[in-house]
Amino acid sequence: MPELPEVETIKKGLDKHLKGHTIQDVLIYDPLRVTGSTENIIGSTVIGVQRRGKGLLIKLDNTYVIAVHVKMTGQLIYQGDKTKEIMLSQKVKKLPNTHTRVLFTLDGNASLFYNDIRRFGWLHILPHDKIKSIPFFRSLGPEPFGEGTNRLSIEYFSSLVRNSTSPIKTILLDQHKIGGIGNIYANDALYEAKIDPRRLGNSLTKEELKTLFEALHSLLLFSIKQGGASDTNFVNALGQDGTYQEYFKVYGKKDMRCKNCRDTIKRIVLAGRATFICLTCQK
DNA sequence: AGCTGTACCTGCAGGC
DNA sequence: TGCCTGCAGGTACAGC
Repeated sequence: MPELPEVETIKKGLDKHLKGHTIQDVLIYDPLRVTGSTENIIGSTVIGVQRRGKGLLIKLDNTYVIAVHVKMTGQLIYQGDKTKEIMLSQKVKKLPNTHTRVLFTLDGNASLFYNDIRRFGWLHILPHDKIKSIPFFRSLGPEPFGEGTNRLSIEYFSSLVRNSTSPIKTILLDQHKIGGIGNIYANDALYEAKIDPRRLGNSLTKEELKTLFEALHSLLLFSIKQGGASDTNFVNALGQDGTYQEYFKVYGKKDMRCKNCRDTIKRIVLAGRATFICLTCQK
């Protein structure tokens, strides 16, 4: 499921391959959750790709931007002359396929495919200075590895958690409070920090907060190096799988043994989400 | 105000 | 085989 490391992986690939391409045509196969006029971007050139939380911004040279949120099953796949030899993930059928929602035709015989199996994601074409009109970007909290005021500091993180009466896992998943963390990394970071996900924010000690903050950053960084987690539909900007799913600590490991103490991993539901805990290690 | 539960979607796995 | 149910989870919003 695309979270910060997966979206960062898409961002890197798109920034590398899309930059300098001119959009020649846009074909919308499925208008659900697609807004804005394609006329505003035809003929414009990509100048860079940025990420905010789990959101992507494809910046164009005419002040417009293509804002995309892939939610759980979205994919942005680039194909061009230089990448034609690359083997696609087995989960991507020949493009365009039944899940292709938008096709961008680029100069130089290249294409960008926006696919979304479950149609939860969205794509908005809008002027760059109107990004904050999208509720998601307007209310997004600071994030790990963010720039300037968007960066999640240990001071903000500590006061946020210690002033909250919500379970710590719920706080981590709230994009208004912290951007970029989803269910996989919330589960794994809490396991790494040996903290029970149900613990209320205001019960965490200073030491636990520091450990959790560092676990989050090191896990996210490691996953970025692995190209994200491809346990379900995630593929990178060239349609390839990531490998972090091979390193899951507790996520998805119901009834399997804890790597640390050999106890059985339990699955509970917290804030409506599957939550995995080693009750021996996580207190 | 701030929280919890549910809707939005589709594909797939598992049970019978 | 094939139908049915439950589950996957990021975000928005209704309702408390």
